Amino acid sequence: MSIEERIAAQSARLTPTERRVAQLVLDDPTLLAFGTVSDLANQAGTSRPSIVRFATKLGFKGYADLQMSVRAQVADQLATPGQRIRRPPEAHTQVGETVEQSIQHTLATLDAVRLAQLAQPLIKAERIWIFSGETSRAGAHVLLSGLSMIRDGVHLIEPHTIGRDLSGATKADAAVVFDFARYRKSSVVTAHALHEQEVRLVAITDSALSPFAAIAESWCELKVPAVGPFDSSLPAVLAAELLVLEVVDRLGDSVRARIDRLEHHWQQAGIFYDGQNGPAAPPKSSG
Amino acid sequence: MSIEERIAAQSARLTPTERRVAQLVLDDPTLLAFGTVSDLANQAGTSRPSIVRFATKLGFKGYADLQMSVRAQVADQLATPGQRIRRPPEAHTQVGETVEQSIQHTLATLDAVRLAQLAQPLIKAERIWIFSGETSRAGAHVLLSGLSMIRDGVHLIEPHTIGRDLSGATKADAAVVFDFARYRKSSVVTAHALHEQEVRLVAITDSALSPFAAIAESWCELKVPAVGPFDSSLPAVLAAELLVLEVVDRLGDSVRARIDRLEHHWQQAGIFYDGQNGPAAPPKSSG
DNA sequence: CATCGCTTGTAACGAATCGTACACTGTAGC
DNA sequence: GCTACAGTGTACGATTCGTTACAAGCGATG
Repeated sequence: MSIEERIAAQSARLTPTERRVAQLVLDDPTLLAFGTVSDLANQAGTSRPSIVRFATKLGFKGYADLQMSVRAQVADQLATPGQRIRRPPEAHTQVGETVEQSIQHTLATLDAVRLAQLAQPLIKAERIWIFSGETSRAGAHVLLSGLSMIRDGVHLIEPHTIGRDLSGATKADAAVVFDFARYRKSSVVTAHALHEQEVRLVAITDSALSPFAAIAESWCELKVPAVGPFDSSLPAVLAAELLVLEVVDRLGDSVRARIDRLEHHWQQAGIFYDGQNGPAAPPKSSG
Repeated sequence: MSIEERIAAQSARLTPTERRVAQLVLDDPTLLAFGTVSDLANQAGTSRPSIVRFATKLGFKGYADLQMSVRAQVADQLATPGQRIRRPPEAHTQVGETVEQSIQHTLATLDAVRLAQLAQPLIKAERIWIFSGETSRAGAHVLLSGLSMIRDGVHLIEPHTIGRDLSGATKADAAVVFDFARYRKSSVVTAHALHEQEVRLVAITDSALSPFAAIAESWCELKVPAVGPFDSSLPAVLAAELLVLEVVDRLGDSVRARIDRLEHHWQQAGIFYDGQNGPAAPPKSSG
């Protein structure tokens, strides 16, 4: 029951001064949330006990009880994400909606069954080759980074290493391609070359009409929204992360052990910044 | 100046206990608005004087002064009516829910005002330096890719090129760092080096206590969710895309012309695959 | 080993808190 | 004019508040 409701319920039984107090707190809820008994008494032109009596009349044990209730009430309103007022700049909210829809669509598409299909070729692959188009490069990097932490033999095919990489691929390997319309010619060529070498192909693309869907062992269809003049990388990145997660779950405990070893190595190598000592002392110029 | 900004500014000079207090109040601003010195001391597992010292270190006359400031800050938010933002209260276990909340939080944090602040140093910068930690590398790549398409002089600082890149940075340049806890030592060192050379720094990080927030001209705080054993790259990527969009809007029509030229070049160079159907039919030469 | 500096908790103090007992006011009824 | 009573302000006590002074702990320095 909110404060307003309590006041309304007792409104008929309120004395004149209590009525002034009621009007005051209805006008400015901040007074109840932050103010003291003395503050309210001053503002209402009355004495402190009248404030306390007002609180008890509303059904509270005292003013402290009332204030606690009000604070809990406003704390909920303050709990909005980021504690920031959402401004409606029309263009940006449009982008926001588009992005959110895209994420939801990606999550809906990559359900458990689909993820299992996509991850299947990667489980026992001797090596994993990753390549991508332009806007989907972020997804390829995320997949490379994630898979590299949980297994060996993960390679990113860059334009200038295509020849060398492809010559080593065998049918024991698997490949993952990220590419959306408009598809990059080099990606298509690479996919076909791998296909001819009987490399199992997983495609993260945007249509059944995609040149990759035809030759991929498993593939998925994502919607890529536009953020300004460019295509968003979010669906590809999300797909890559879900794919890594799926592979982690399939490989089981051996992965955890590997991650622990990696973590230990990082600690010993001092890769990370430990907040205490770092910048407190004026940093010497590094070099 | 908000509390978060004050904490960020002093973050390097905070003692371990004060850091715990800072983390506490950043997680739940309600504590500062409503709580007493004793409350904070209990929750932070410390003594009352440490709370007072924390307040003075932030530049306030005492805790009472700090609390007044916070209350004035939240009073503004409470004054705006009709702020009912639906938020899913539970189901944190699902990865999908976590991801969606993360996206929503990122969008809410990066409102128009914040984006403008973040983009400001990039508009007229002579050169732009981008660097990042491990899990946030995808965001750095997206920003690099996006900004490179709309302007010149955008560089990604890689670990093996730090020395060479830093020697050329001047105060006419700007830098963008993507890094989240645990912060990479090399990122922190790079940031300080750039700071000493008076390079304007924009930080995409995860806390006011981040070592970058203290020295950045503008920064934002993103929540990074965990997807399996690894941290998600989605917030960083989304932030990068929004940042690119903001810069595009600021630079205006000149960017459109540049993009058109780039597009034309791509077409002529035959970067893209223009096959109508699947790969079975050999690609046709259609302009 | 002595010493310094920094950090942090303990102790104490004055001010302010809320709650309640008590006294004053004004009005209605007899 | 006296009483009864609801309404209100004054006064006091117990508690808790925020703040300051002081000392113990602890690592670094010489």
